[in-house]
Amino acid sequence: MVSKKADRSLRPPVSKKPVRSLREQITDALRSEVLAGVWTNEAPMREHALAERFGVSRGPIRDALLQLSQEGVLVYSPNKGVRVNTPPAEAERLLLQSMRREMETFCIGRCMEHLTEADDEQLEGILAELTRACERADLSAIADNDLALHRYLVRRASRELEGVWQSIASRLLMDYSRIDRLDQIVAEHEAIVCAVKKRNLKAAQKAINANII
Amino acid sequence: MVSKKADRSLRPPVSKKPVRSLREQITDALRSEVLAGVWTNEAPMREHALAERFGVSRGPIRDALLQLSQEGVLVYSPNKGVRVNTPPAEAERLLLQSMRREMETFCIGRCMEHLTEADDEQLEGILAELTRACERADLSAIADNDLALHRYLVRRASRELEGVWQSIASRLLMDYSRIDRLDQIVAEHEAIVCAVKKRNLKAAQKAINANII
DNA sequence: ACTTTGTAAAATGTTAACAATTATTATTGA
DNA sequence: TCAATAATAATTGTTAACATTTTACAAAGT
Repeated sequence: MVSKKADRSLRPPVSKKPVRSLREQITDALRSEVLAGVWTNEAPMREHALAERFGVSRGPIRDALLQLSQEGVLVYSPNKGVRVNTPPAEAERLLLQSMRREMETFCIGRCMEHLTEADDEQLEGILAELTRACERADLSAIADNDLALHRYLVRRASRELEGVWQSIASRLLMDYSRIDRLDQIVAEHEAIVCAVKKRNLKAAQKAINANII
Repeated sequence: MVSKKADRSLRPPVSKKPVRSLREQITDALRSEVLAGVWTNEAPMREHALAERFGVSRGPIRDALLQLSQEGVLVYSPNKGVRVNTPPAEAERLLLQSMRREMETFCIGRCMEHLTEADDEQLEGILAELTRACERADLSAIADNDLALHRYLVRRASRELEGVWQSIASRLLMDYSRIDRLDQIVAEHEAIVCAVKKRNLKAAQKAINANII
């Protein structure tokens, strides 16, 4: 994984210290893999195998699997383990889409006015990563950065809503059939970032709603 | 806790066996306590103390605390423990209410037609428990059964949506200021069950929307 | 041939000990 | 006396071993 022992003697003066626990790192890694279609829902994901692969014990693995189950990415069966969840049915997907639109429309309207140039840079950075991921057709990185861009705006509006948003967005991405339209993904997110940079609320909301399909 | 060794020799012919793990039992117990206002958000909830109280090790306790954090009932700070979450701000509460209404309206419309008399009995059982809980002003049991009634209908419509619903409903119940209008709680839920028993969709939706405030 | 039953393997559930981090208290210095 | 610092205690993070449950497989019986 990642070395947690940082040399405190020569660290930069103002360093934000986002100490991410093993659980978080593993959760994020497994989520992007599942959303990218690396795992099938045929065979259960074995804790022991994952623990060996990540070089940790089963504890943090269990934590990550439980969290992803609650998030809707995996399905948990007591004493049997976890599997990849199946995509939501048509009616459920429509409901979740409607709820996600409502959330993100609210969030962009709430955070737009107090966004700074630093936020613009962050968003452009994510967009650049997303573009590169699309160019090399890295599905895992695409899912990561797609989620990261939307999550950034949600988080900027409300930490409280982030958890709810994540569980909705994850379920919707379970059938990422649009994953073959790579150029369209880039274009849609470019439109979002562009509108945000202009602080054009209506355009941003329109771009977001066009992206959530 | 609860004895998990059932005598298989003289069990009823068709017994459903809802084997609930320690994690689930502790999660439900702590959630109802927090929603009932037993805990304040001043002092963090200590894993060791909870483990001793429930007579288990810290493992299942940690699982429950993490799950409740993801659900929005608790707030988790790395290396510092968990505290009771604060109620959502006005704007966020309105959004969550809107989303919960959308969900439950959808769910009742989806499950109404294939509800059976057995479901009616289940709902009446929960309603009776809720009524008794209100009579003795048992806030913990009130929160439990209030959630249980709504959850029953959501679950009947879609297992997939249950997780999302729970995290929204829990956050909304974090400021259960209506808890003093005990008679109103009973009346509102009576109206829901009554409409459901009559299979009157419009009335049921109206009663549910009147209850989510 | 098919079902049943018993045994062994493998997986998850739980526990307790250890490591690392944070909070608290005591101490030293000006 | 107060601030800075070191020692100490308390708490969470992680690990490995143990317990329980499920699954797979083979053998025996009908």
